[in-house]
Amino acid sequence: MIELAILGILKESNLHGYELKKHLRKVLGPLSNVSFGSLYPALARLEREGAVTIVESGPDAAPPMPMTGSLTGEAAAFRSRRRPTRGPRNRKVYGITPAGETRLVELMADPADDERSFGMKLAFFRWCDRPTRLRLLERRRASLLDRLEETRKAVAARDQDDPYVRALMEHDTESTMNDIAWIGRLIARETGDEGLDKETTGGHR
Amino acid sequence: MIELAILGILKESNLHGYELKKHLRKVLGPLSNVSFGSLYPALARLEREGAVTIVESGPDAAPPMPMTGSLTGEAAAFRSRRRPTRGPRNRKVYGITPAGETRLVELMADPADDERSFGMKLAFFRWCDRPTRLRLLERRRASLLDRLEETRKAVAARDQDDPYVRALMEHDTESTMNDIAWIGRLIARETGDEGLDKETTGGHR
DNA sequence: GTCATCATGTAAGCCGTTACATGATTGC
DNA sequence: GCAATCATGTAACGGCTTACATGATGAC
Repeated sequence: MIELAILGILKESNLHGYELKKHLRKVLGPLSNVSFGSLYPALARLEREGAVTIVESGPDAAPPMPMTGSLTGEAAAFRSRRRPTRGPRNRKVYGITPAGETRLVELMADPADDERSFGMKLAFFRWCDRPTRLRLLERRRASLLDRLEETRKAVAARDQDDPYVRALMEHDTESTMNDIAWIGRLIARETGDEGLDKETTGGHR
Repeated sequence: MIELAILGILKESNLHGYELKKHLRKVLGPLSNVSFGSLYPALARLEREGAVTIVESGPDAAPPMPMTGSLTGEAAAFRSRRRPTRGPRNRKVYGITPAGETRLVELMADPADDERSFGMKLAFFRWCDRPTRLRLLERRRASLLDRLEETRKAVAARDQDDPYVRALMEHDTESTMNDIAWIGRLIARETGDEGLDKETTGGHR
């Protein structure tokens, strides 16, 4: 899980652990909030496995070839400053390797389907192709439908006289239906047309 | 967490582990799904601590004084059968003790506020008084408002050009607002009048 | 007699957390 | 020089899961 997050973020730009955590908060907002205590060991593990590699260490290491050409303008600008504001002696800037990209694809494909897993995958949807995206979306929809079904059965099954339990279940049903509708919209956008990948909504910002 | 669930269920009726798990599924539906591997150790722990006690073991032990008088009709009916359908040799039926009830109250009051914790507490709201319920509801609302705020900041903070990340955040905002409104309604019901405790909605089954 | 279900437990392991330890750099 | 923040890591522990082990009972 945390590995997916790390690789997904590093695929966009090279970062060191501390920065990574901040990006994680921003991109995955309420889904994540990893602690250093799990982040650093995970990075070490990924490095051992060859999924990431140290790309810059010490004050003036040069950035390597941008492996995917996918650096955002902002990240590129950041990196292009000669010395990132202050001398980073102990910083270890990590970058994703080809093996890491393979791993990322594998992690995206895995069947885990809970709120967190799905949200995280969705956040990195741009890194996979449309068939994969559709597969993930439909699997998620199926899970939600199952859940809906189960909750409905529980509500129907007498002996839920308790108003709080009832409120809980009704709210759960409602939320799940909302989620299903949302997934439906995402699927529609995905199958509809080109619209998403190269969105033409230059309007906001 | 699991202890709260166990005590909350046992407060309603005495059960053995296997039954307990089924009730857990039913009452907490999608929130829980504890496994035996954690349920049995938890029961043993609670017994050691004196929060629960074995109430019936072997084929024909008599049920003790119903400690709260709160046995539901169904459970009472079940228990009143001379021999519950078949000889339960190895069954250990647990009941909550006064110490356990104290512990339950403590667990309800604790500050954990995530989806699961809150849902679980809500499911056992009938076991606490109105002030406590209101405190929990308002704390939850405050957390949700924080979350909303944070997500909004993240959305506003440029560089979320990615349509998937954007979709994720917008959906999160929407869901959170729904949750807040729902909590609002629960609070209103709670402060409004007597309505909830002795609900007069005899309408549905 | 055999299979599904009921029923209880143990062991190993995963994934994460908190708390602790360390030290560099910058702003004041 | 001192505090705040940046930056990296280790150690201990927590809670839960899976897989394993065991055995009774009831249905057919």
